[in-house]
Amino acid sequence: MKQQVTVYDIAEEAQVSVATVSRVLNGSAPVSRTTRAKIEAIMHKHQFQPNAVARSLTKRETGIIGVILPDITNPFFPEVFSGIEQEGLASGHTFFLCNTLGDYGRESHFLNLMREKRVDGILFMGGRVNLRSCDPALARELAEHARSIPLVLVNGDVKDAGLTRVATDEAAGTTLAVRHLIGLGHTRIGFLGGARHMSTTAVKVRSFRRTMKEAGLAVRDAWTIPGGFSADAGREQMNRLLSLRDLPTAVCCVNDFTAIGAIKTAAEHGLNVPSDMSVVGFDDILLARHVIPELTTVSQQAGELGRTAVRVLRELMGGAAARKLTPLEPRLIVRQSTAAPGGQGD
Amino acid sequence: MKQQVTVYDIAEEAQVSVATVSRVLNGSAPVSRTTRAKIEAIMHKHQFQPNAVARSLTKRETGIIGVILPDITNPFFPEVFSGIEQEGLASGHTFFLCNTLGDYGRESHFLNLMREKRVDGILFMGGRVNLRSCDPALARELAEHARSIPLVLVNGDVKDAGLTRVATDEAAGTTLAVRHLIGLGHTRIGFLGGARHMSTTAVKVRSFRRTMKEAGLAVRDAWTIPGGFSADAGREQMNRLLSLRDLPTAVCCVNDFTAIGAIKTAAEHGLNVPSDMSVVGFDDILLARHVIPELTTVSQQAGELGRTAVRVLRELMGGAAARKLTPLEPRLIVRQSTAAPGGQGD
DNA sequence: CTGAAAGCGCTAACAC
DNA sequence: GTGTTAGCGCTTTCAG
Repeated sequence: MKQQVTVYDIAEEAQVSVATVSRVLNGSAPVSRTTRAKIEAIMHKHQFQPNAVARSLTKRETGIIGVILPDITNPFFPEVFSGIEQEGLASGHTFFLCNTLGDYGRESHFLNLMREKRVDGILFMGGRVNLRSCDPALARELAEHARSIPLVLVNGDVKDAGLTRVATDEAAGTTLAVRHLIGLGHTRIGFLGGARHMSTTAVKVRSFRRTMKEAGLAVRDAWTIPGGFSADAGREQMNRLLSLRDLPTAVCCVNDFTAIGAIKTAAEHGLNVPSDMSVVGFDDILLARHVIPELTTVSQQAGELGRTAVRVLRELMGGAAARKLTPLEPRLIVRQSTAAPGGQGD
Repeated sequence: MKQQVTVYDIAEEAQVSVATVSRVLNGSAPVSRTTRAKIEAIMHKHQFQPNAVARSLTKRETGIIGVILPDITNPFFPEVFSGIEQEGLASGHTFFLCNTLGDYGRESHFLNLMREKRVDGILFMGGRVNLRSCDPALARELAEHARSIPLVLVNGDVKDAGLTRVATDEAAGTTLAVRHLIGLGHTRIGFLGGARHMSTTAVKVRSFRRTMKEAGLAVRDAWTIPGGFSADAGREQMNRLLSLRDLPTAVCCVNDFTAIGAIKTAAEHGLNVPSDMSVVGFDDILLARHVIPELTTVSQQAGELGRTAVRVLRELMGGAAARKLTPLEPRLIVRQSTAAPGGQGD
């Protein structure tokens, strides 16, 4: 690999000092037209690329934003990341992406790595911050890092850690979904998927119950079936549901994956979605409008979530004290997987 | 943000020189048990994190691998990236991820950015390297970068640029799909999706034709319909196909997205997949086994592709001359979207 | 086994 | 406008 040229080489060839070269590089101070031209020509000739590592060392900033998330393979996250990148690029930021697979050890590892690498800020998603009650040691570790590096939690929370957050209002989203079903005439509604120890599930289930009660409808515990977030989990949950004597006419799913799995199993049992059973998802992943039937779901506006997160992080990096919580309003997307009970509609 | 502690602080407190501190940090030279213990204690006490930026500057290596890809929102890439990360983590590497959206300008931009940031190596996917004939200037730019930074092309090629590549054998994969269809008894087979100016499409179409001819079957030009890689594109292609008087009994699709779109449109037209029309995809994205019907497809083994790419890049970074092309064998995954024509099977 | 000192490539006072 | 010089925080000879 050939040797890179430095400001010294440029300075020497242009017969000026490195300071002047640095000035034209950054426009940090006036330089005469002629010397500037000469220096620029030489830079161009050598295809000079200033060493960002050296620059970072002196400026004490790397222009890197660390992004910690559970699993880029889950289609929700690529969309968030896209938003992040789009917004971050505008301010010249660059990204260091890590998948934790929800493993707390990896989370800690990456957090430390990011400190070593001197990232300018961290966007943290998933894992411990989605827990209903996060181990105090893990919470403390996160808060500790947040004291030395601007950090924003995306769609998560850690009680009493005082962290800056941007998050979709999942309770509102769930309410939207339930009301939609009620509006179609459903009175017998279930809730599929999730895990009780995760706050995201807890929030959704709580909102589900509240909305049902507000509408004067009964909540049947047997129809609230947790068990995970994957499509396979959704299949199993629907299987369990269908083993009951008495069935609901509609279900809310914790996310689109489980919804897709649930629909599949329902179909295998000879049920027609939506006429025999309405299903609504959550997230609005890209494929939601391509499956059969097209999925009615709640959009978290993943891209917007990412963009907002970067904006908030930027405030923090700029030294401003951002508001503690920036909420994002979810939206109901009505497609084909929901209809009036008994198929009277659609 | 509080001030970070440096080797000097540690050295001072331990009453040794920074060199010694550095030695215990890296185990680069013997240090007496007692001073080592003392230093380690102090490091621990201050939660000392060596500054990776400074270290990179002296060592002339950052431990960062740049990953350039078209669109992380396309489910194929997250899986490749997962593989990359998994393999790279093992050697202590870290990742700088960029989405080009297939835009050559952005590709150039990121390539330059990566040079400035002094990444140790680059994994390049998509965009110009998938072109049937890449603009010489773009090809030259890539080759130029490859001369100063280890670079491997993943699933792409640039003629005569002499770049190191790792790639799925797409021709073999297509042959697998076509033979599967022929084996089921199909003789009237079409090919949907892709773009003629992209080499990946060209390779697949060519292999499709060859395999058909080898089996003594006719290739009908009207049944080869390009038009893109998205699910929407797949819908439109199937629409066009169904407008013909004479229909095939099966189609190969350029990827899973188009296959899913094609199936959807076929269903809307009252056709049953697979009994009226068999459909095979390509890539085996995660959702392929969750759609209805489950998709028969060709797996590129995306994760393995990523891992292999890192291994090859590592050889290059180690100064070794890796083999020019490391091929990956695709695998046929038979599921529900294919059956004998007329529905005799399945 | 340990210390002094010279970089790595760039920026930013501070002079002139 | 431009040059000199002292860092940024770490590694690495070279002595001892």
